[in-house]
Amino acid sequence: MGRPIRTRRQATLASLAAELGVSRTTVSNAYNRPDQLSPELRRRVLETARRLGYPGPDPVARSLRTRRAGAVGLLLTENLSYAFRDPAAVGVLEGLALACEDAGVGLHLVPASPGREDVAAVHRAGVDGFVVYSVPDDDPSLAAVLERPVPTVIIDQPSIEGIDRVGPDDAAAVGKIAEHLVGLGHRQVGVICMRLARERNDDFVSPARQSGAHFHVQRTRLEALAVAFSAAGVDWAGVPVIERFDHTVDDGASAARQLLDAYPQITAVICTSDILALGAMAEAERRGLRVPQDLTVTGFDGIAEAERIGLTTVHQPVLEKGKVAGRLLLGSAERSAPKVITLPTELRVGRTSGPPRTVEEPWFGG
Amino acid sequence: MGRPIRTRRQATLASLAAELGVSRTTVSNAYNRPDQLSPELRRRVLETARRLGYPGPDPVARSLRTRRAGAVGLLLTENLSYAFRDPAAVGVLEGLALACEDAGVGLHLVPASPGREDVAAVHRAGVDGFVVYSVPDDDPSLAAVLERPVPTVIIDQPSIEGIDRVGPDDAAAVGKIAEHLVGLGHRQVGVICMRLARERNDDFVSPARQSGAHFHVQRTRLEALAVAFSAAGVDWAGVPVIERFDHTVDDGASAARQLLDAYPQITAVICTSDILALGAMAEAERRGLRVPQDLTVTGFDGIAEAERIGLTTVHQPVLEKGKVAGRLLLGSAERSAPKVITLPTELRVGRTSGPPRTVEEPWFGG
DNA sequence: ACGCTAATGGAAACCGTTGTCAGATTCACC
DNA sequence: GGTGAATCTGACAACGGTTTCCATTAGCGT
Repeated sequence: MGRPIRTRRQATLASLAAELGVSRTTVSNAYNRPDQLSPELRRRVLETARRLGYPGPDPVARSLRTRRAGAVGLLLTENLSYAFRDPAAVGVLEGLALACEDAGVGLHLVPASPGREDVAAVHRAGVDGFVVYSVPDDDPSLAAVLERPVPTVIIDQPSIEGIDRVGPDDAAAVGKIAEHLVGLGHRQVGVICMRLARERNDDFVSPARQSGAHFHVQRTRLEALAVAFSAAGVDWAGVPVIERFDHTVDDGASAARQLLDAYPQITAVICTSDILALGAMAEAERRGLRVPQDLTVTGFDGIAEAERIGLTTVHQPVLEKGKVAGRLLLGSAERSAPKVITLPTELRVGRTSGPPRTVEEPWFGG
Repeated sequence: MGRPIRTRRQATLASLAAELGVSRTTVSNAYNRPDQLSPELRRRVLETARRLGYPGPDPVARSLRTRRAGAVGLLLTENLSYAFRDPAAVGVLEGLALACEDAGVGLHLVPASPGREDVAAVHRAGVDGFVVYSVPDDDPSLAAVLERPVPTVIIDQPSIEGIDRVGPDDAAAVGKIAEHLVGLGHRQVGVICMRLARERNDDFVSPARQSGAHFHVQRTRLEALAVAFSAAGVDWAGVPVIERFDHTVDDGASAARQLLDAYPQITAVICTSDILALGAMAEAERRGLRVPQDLTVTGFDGIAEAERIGLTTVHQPVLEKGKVAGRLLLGSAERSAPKVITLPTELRVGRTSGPPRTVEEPWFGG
């Protein structure tokens, strides 16, 4: 792999000790407990180490003995491009990384391969705990994590007995959006959502698929929308919901196109993520629809770019989410009852939502 | 940490073997070499494992024995928020993660703590190799990585003897931007760049700091700009260069403000990243300057948002950068000469660059 | 000179696996 | 029934450290 060939067998703590004529204990102490040996000897040990090219105690061997890996594992959705393309997910990652950094432990991204049901990676990860973020609830890797005898925290996942959990008050957040739209007068709405299951479906969503969604966040949001709009007298069964497997602006745009082609009477497009909403905005522009005069568009998450363009959305503290999860995992080993932490969300009304356009039909016509 | 208290000592491969009345080898084989024992026995082993709550072979012990950790380490700049806030950096991360996933190995983010010179994290990381991305060349963690007896690949770093390296043809890329601007007629330009060293400086940059910059990419870009503009007859010493330690849109805006306040005659603001350029755009708008009629703004990297708004920038294949680095590290163990891979860049002329505004002074006045 | 204490270094057990290799068992077939 | 092949199994030696006692020595007061 492009490194100079190792000339001879790597030096080990034992060989170094032999070279020096001291015991392994002493060499180990030179590295880990400087106060346990004289400075003079320590200096000699370290210098000889340098001379022999000994890189210090082997991390794996050390981990085995101390029973601490110095890392936490992160299990993400099986599709990495989702995780990295969504600023909200990146925010969570950043928060988690910050918490890890504070604690001086590494963050181990577990390769949960999409195709093959390769749970081995979970078993192979030498970590002191796991954070599970937004994986489908029927993901075999998740099951594998739960089998490991290490503490675990889940983010944006359905509750699991005995497992710490952190997540936003999704239902309440969605309620705010729904109220906002209902209050503005919208009755003809359409929804664009992210993938609901591991099987691809880039099309309208059947009620069955909706209620059986394996991605907790998406399901929660849809359910809350259904509740809120039903309460406002809108027949939810008549509301078109369209799904996109991939999570890009372009997919949001194509979804909006499909949605508006089929349901031109819609006055508001509700997107379950800001990324999708950005796509919907692009499609609106392409069609010559003015936002919000002709069409209202709302998002979810409150990413920076959304804020920049004044998207009406629900902001959730993504950085906090990751940070809190990390702290929960790494925090004092108080083995009290499992904690559930709910993070606040906030409706941010921007420039992309307004009253519905005046319909062509008379008001009593609907 | 919120997990049910472990009732008794964890089961080990040995205790499982004892329970079953077989040897440890047999149990090990049940997990790792199914063909080495009868299906019946294997079934019995696995079932007993489940009954005893044995989670499978301990990953750390296995790593020690097999000498493979199944993970590669990633050393990032000491400032995580930079790494995660910059879409270009995230792209690299994603590419690397993809390569790791393909190979079925984990990606271990090393916590290179900013304040304390805590090199220990590098020593503690149980990994089979390292990728180093955009850290200052005097970073102690980098030195620590190079001491580890594992293969290493560096991205966007100055060359190191015997180490694989991948990076864009930065100098050429910058040349294209400079040519573009010179060709348009710009002679009064200003530069906004990212941090040049580990010490904070949110101000104009002295020539000494410029040439002594510890961040390779930034230094390369500045140097190339100097060469290109000098060649066009512009006195580089007279070109204001302003630096921002943090890498956010807001910082880009504040830098642009400071720059334009001090040098109102400037007709083009060259930013060494798209994020900073977005900030410069915002500041231009705030001032009522039309882009590009009143002011030209250029970026670097070619992030998605830049493309969306039509920023003139240089696109580099960030995803590829990470992917290639990963493949280099994980690729066939051909211990040939260290490889250096240069990735292509491409000038993308957008809607933010145009000829300089007509000056108030007559043309012979400058 | 003696005994006590503190400082320093060492012996040995242990962490939980995997891999090699030889021995044991089974089995088909002559 | 004997024989060789095929299939399993088990003993043992690593892998490279850390840690808990122990033993030794040095320092020091009396």
